Amino acid sequence: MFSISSKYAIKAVLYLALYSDEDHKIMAKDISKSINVPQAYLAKLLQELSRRNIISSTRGPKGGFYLSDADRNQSLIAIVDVIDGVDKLKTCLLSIKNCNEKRPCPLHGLMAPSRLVFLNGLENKTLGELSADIKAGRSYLPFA
Amino acid sequence: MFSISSKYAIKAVLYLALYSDEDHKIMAKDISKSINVPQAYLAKLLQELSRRNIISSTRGPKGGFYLSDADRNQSLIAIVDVIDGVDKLKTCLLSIKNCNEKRPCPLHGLMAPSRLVFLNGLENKTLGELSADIKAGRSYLPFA
DNA sequence: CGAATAAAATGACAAATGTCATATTTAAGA
DNA sequence: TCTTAAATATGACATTTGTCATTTTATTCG
Repeated sequence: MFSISSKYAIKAVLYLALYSDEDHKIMAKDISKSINVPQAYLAKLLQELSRRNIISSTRGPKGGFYLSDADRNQSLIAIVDVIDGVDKLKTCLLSIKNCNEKRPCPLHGLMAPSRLVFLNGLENKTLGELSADIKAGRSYLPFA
Repeated sequence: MFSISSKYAIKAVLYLALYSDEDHKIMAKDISKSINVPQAYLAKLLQELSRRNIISSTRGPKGGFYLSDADRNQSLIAIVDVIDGVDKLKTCLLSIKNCNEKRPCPLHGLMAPSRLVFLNGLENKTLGELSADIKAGRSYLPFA
């Protein structure tokens, strides 16, 4: 479904959504410890996300990664797109080209409806909303 | 979602469901040509499926792979299980252990309902039914 | 300005997945 | 029973994905 990289990235960004802001930047090292993901690898992912403007960062002392208010309006699809490429989620299950409603592959009917629901969720729910869910106890992001 | 291997395997088995039976066995080489999948690689997959009794085969002249009537009552989940392991489809999206309805991860609500529908389809629809769909023009398995 | 700190960039290494070639075993038919 | 045709077994190789270490660049603060 998602690659390991995407999973790490999502966890890290949700962590940032929960605990960081402009005035509370967090070092890659600390995030990696908290969410239990290899340090150097996470750093690479966060750098890529920062470069693509999904998250924010500043270098030097007192620096680190954080989410700006604008960042919080992004959705998870943005993260997955940067790391895995969004096509992976949208292409035919059997990788048959021109698979569509008119000419569905044998698995199309099984998957298409549920996938649509899922993709809409990924696209529409913002990072801010997701972290609000966690803060309100509607969902849980355990760090192990 | 599925690995490339699983995709190849599914296509090949559907091909067998369409064109083979006890009296019309098909060589790996011919299947690979028809569904456009590397020969030696496909052979390996088919051997594994045969060894695990998902499909049938006989060696020697006039030999090849085929589906018995019993094989036709299997579902796709059996194939995916042999190739990828079924857990890949069932574990939490973020690989969080103990993610469940009571203590859902942030993505759980987004995915769980649609996944259930999908898994049921994979489990309940038999190979026979799938090939009947294709024969009736309700779905399409193009060979490119 | 200069020292310290942290991200960014680069590249080497490891593991998993996918691909291919060769040798072995089994079955059919003359 | 011998030859031939096919699956089966084994292992080498390639590519992708994930992991780690080192160096470079930018920023803060004394």
